[in-house]
Amino acid sequence: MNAHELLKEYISKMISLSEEEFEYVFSHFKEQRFTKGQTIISAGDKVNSEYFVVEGCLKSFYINEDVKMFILQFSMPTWWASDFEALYSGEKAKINVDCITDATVLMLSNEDREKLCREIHAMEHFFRWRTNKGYVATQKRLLSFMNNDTKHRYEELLALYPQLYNLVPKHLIAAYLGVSRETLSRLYNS
Amino acid sequence: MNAHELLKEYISKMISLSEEEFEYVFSHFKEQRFTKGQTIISAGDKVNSEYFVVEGCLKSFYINEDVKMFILQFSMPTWWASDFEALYSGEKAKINVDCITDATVLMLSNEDREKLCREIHAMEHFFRWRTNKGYVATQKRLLSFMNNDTKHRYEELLALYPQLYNLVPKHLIAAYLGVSRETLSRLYNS
DNA sequence: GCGATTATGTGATGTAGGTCACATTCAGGA
DNA sequence: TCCTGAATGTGACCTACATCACATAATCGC
Repeated sequence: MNAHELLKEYISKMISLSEEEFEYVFSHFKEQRFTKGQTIISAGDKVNSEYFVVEGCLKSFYINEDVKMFILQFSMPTWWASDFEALYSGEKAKINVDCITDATVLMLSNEDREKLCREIHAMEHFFRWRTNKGYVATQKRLLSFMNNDTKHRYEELLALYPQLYNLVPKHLIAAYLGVSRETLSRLYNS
Repeated sequence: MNAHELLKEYISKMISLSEEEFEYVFSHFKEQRFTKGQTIISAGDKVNSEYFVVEGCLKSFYINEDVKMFILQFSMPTWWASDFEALYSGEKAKINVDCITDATVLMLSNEDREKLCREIHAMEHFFRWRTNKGYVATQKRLLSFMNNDTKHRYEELLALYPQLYNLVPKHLIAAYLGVSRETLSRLYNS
């Protein structure tokens, strides 16, 4: 499936658009390919765009003062990645985004998203829905953090992204779970 | 300031509406008063509405199998409270909302929100913006959970809501921080 | 294919925070 | 006003996980 078809399928889950509208929407997205390890957003940068993942796997992460990494999200196909705070506020990025594998994305600039939202009411509806989905997912993860131990959260993660186990190094999974790589290692060797 | 004025001021931060439009929007909100301890949403209920806090303080919380409480949010004036997952999906609530103090809220039903979003494009924009704000705030809290120790998160919470210290019992603050009340007690007596 | 980096496993040890137990103080209702 | 239940403090003890140290295995660039 090509990039536009995937995006179309995803948008169609929520709203209906004519063929012409779809073409118009697509014209604002720019397809980009990255290789494993490439950086898409660096902390400190000005953030201009968000990214719809077509193929591959990205990670969004924060690095603290002790140069410790915390992963906010693994972005698989049909997920969106960016530093949404920086993107909406115009501030510099605090979040980094890079490629765990080779990846294909559709890039949408902040201006173009707002333009599409202004021009096509249904697109505003679509983005509200998408944002709500992200909000609810993050809230669930926060709850899981408070409620469940690491083992439970590890199983939850693998249930959510079964492909992940073979796709990403274990220390990244540890950084997502918020534990040290040593603890994670001991966890699944028991 | 009365309820409609507060809501108007809040909406006006993001969008511009005519007086007639404001009146039309207000006509969909229903003012409600609750007393300290009253329940607004119970886990297991069908959720029909979201609530804009005009006065007082609500808490949104989850109760796990061990009957342990985890607080997702304290809602002060101009914050919104509901179980947004249940509200959008039509499923039964997993989140509870009740009143820490006597409270005045403006209730908006799911149908009316969608109606306003359909009829007034700017309102759809407004709700997208509000949802994004919630999303970013939750993501920040998640990061803080992974990154900071309890003391740090406690100070962060008091910086965010200075009124909270005298307003809510300490064991609720512990339930927000995700630690036991004993640990919190030892924390600020040192 | 080889040396260097990166990823992973595993032991030893320290510590933040949980749980249980009990005392004390505070607040609200009959 | 008193009585009851909720809120809070504090000690004793336990456990999950962090950190440091080092060994081994896998992977990448030349």
